[in-house]
Order: sequence, then structure tokens, then C-alpha cells
Amino acid sequence: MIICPFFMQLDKGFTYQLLEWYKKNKRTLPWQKDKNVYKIWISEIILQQTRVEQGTPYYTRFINRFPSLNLLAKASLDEVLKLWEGLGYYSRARNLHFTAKYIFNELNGEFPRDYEGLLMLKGIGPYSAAAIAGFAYNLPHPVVDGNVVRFIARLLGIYSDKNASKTHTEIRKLLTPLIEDTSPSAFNQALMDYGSLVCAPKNAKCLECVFQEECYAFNSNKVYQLPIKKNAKKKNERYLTFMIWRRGDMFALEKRDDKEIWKSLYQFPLLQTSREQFESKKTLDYEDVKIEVDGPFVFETKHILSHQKLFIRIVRIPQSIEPPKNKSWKWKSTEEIKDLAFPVVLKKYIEQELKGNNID
DNA sequence: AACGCGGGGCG
DNA sequence: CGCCCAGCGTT
Repeated sequence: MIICPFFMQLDKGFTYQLLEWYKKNKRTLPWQKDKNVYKIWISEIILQQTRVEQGTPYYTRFINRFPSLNLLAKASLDEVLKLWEGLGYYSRARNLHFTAKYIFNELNGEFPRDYEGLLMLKGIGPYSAAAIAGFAYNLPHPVVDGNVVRFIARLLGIYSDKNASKTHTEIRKLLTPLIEDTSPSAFNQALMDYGSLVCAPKNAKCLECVFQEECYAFNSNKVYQLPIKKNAKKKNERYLTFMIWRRGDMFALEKRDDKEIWKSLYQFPLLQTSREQFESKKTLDYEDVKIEVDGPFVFETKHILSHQKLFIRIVRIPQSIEPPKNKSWKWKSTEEIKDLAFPVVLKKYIEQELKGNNID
């Protein structure tokens, strides 16, 4: 790790100023109200790569439906995913459900009591293990998330790739002596809040920053050059046509089960094509059926993921054409559909169409 | 170590 | 439009 001139020493002075700031600027979030390890776990998983504002309503609904590990362990995966619908990174929901069952069945319903034990659970990595150990048990493990990396990288002038695990390890080493000397939960919370509220990605509040005098980035006018990020890969473009087969109240649906986006969510039978085929708009060549498209498409949109650009089209299939035999779709009623989780782009379509009751 | 995985909100 | 967000599992 390359650390440029030390404007700042991470010492007791740093901890003192950070905690003084925190006393005055503390915000209380729903999962901080009690030291319940189950609730803290749920909140930490929901907040992985997710803004507090986006995650909070999901947390409230989730705890309302599953107030205890016991209840979550007994739920179906489909119900857990339905609660997760729209939040993204659905493997978090699958791992959450898996780990709830694991703790319930194999650990007598008791969470591991230390950092190493937490780290072994599926869905819990170095960040979450440190956060849970700190907030639930007051154990001294520094959290290193995106906010902390940005804050510390700017403060000290760290030029390592902000996403590299090595960078996270080094920052964790720098912070460990400090957290061992104070209240772990306050220290961790203060660290993240400072990175999130003051040392923000854009519009950093340098003028109110209590570390301004010692900050490497501020003093060398490099606040928005740090932290360093490796160039992102170009997004792949994909062309997806979803097909609506309807028989009365029933729709043909399939469950995504490959290692792919939206794994375990539901969708209408999907045809993926080249751009050329997508743009020709004539014949859909889908498994053992060929469909001549005449009229306009029901729905067309572009859907941007962090790593793919999806061109999406939804088309109604005439009654005279049967769904393909060699695919694992099933008929589902509108009642059943209400309890299933869909990718946001399909969820929006379904809500719009079922509300107007004008599917077909 | 590199890569894939969602969706929303911001400038 | 590009960037970032209370990261993690897999390869």
C-alpha cells in the first residue's frame, strides 16, 4: 500500500475527535435501538452495497414479518425473496435464508459469539462479521466498508485500489489499535457515519471537517481524486424478449435457476437473441415454436444493471400458439403471482397490467 | 486477484 | 450518462 506523506497520525487524538463529532451528530437508525444480534445481522446484510435510505424500509418490513431467527428459518425461500424484491443482489436473500436454517438446525438457534465464528457463516464477510461483533457484542473489530475506505484514503493519502482486498486489510490493520482502546460500537458507527455524512463521495463537507488541517487530500487538493478506483469494465449489452402466454387467469412462468442475474426469481419465458435478431422484430424463434410478430410490443425498455445493459421487450403471444414443450415453465394464477418475486423490470410491468386489468 | 451480482439516486 | 452505495461468494 502506498501512503503519501503522513499529514495525519492515526492515534488517540484521531479517535477523540471522531467520537466528539459523533456525540454531536449521532443518528439513530431502527436496528440500533437494541442489541439484538438477529436484527443487527439482518440490517447488515440488507445494507451491503445498499444506501441506508434504500434499505431502511426493507428492514422494517423484514423484521415485521420475521421478528426472530426461528420464524425466518421456517419460511420458504420464495417468501424471503418476495420481501427482498427490488433490493437487488438476491444472493444475499438466499444466503440469509440458508444461514437462518443453519443456525436454527445446527447451532441450536444460537449465533456464534465471536468474529471468527460469524465470519464462517454464509453471507457474512469481513465487514459484516466486524459490524455484528461490534454492535451486538461490543468486540473490537474495525469495520472497513466503502465509506471508511474513502475517508481513510483521503485522510492519509492512500493510493491503493479502493476495492482490492489488500487495501481493506491494510486499513483494518491501521484501525485495529485504535478500536481496541475505545468503545467498539461507537467507534465503528462513528467511522462509517463520518465517511457517509462528511467525507462523502461528492460534495464532501471539507469546510466542516474536523480533520481538515491534517487531511492529505484536502491539503493537496485531491479530495475527488481519492480513493483510487480501477477502471470499470464495459457493460455487456443483452437483448431479452419476454413472452406472455396466458390461458384465462393463468400465466406461463419459469424460475431462473442458472448462475446468472436474478437467480431464483421468476420470469415470463425468455428469449435471448443477438442485437440483429432483436432489431429485426419479425420472427421469434423460441425452442420448438416460431412466432410471427405483428402488432406493437406490449412494453419496451432499457434496464441498466451495474455490469450489464439490458434491452428488454415484452410481447403477448396469440392464443393459437402453445408454449414450448421442452422448457420448464409452469402455469401460475394471478393470485399465486402476487406472492412471487420478479426482477424490478417485470414487477413494474405486472403491477401496471394487473392494476389496469388489461393483460390480454 | 478478478469477476459477477441490482437497483436507486446523485451530479 | 457515470459513479457510488454499511460486500460477498466463486473461480
